[in-house]
Amino acid sequence: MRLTAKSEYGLLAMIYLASSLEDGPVSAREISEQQEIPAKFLEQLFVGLRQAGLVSAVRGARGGFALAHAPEDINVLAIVEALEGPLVATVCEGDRGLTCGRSGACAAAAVWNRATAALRDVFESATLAELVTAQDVIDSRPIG
Amino acid sequence: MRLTAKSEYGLLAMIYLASSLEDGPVSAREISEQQEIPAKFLEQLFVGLRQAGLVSAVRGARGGFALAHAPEDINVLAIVEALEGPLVATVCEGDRGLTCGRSGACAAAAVWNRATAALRDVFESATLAELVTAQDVIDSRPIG
DNA sequence: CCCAATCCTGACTGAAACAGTAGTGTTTGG
DNA sequence: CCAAACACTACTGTTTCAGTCAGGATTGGG
Repeated sequence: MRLTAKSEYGLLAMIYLASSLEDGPVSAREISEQQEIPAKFLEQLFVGLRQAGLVSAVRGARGGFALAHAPEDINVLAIVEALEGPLVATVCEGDRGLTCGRSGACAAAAVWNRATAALRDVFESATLAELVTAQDVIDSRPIG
Repeated sequence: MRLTAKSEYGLLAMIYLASSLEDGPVSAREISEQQEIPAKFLEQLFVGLRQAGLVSAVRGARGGFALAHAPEDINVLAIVEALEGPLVATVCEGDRGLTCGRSGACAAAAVWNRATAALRDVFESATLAELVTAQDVIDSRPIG
């Protein structure tokens, strides 16, 4: 339930990769410049994305990153969780288990759980394919 | 989009107040003990809740706090925003305006906005009245 | 072969936010 | 008058955030 710059940058990078499918591996530097993401920070993000199996890396000169799956098979939830860890309610259920002893026997917890479920649903139903299409529409629209 | 202990404690306190409607003002100390919330921390939360017009305070001996409106007229969104500030997407739209220059012309932003809207919807549709009812059901159910 | 481009790894850091704590003042019922 | 309660300000230790820094490993091209 905590979204940081990692998710923002990570999603931008993944959308960029998805719209560069044909171009072979894309370097982190290119993405960094085009999307205005700090280069070394972006490199760190790709560690998480690669470990999660969302991108494949090609090392060496002319190397770079590419999507490991089709854009329609990668959703935002996977990206967010790869970068931020499991998407759980930070409230009432932190890293060290339950904060309160009430477990499920707490009406407040039900609200936090509903909130988390709603977030998961939004993120899970948004695929890279959809976002690339949406971005294309935006970009092709006349300014103003 | 950032939920902290303030929201957790605050909601517990508000639920407690809602189930103590008949008892006149309830002291912060009582809530602190019953809900296991650090006393001085809880006091700070009531500052925000009072300024938001969600509770009314009675000073002096035998004083305390009470809901300023009927439980069905107070929703979780109001409580959360009273304690954490406006519920906006922390991603792509921070305190210092837009992080990127893309404004609305960004497919990624659409996802974050959808997420925020989903959260708002969950919180807005959950009232204290509902939560008290839910808590009563939980408490009256036999253990195990 | 060498070098530059590229990914990979780990440590480090300044600033901010989080989760309280401490101390003091003000009001008021008994 | 005094103890109980809210009100306000300031402080603090810890963690997270958002990067930065330094170097190592791998590879294509000249």
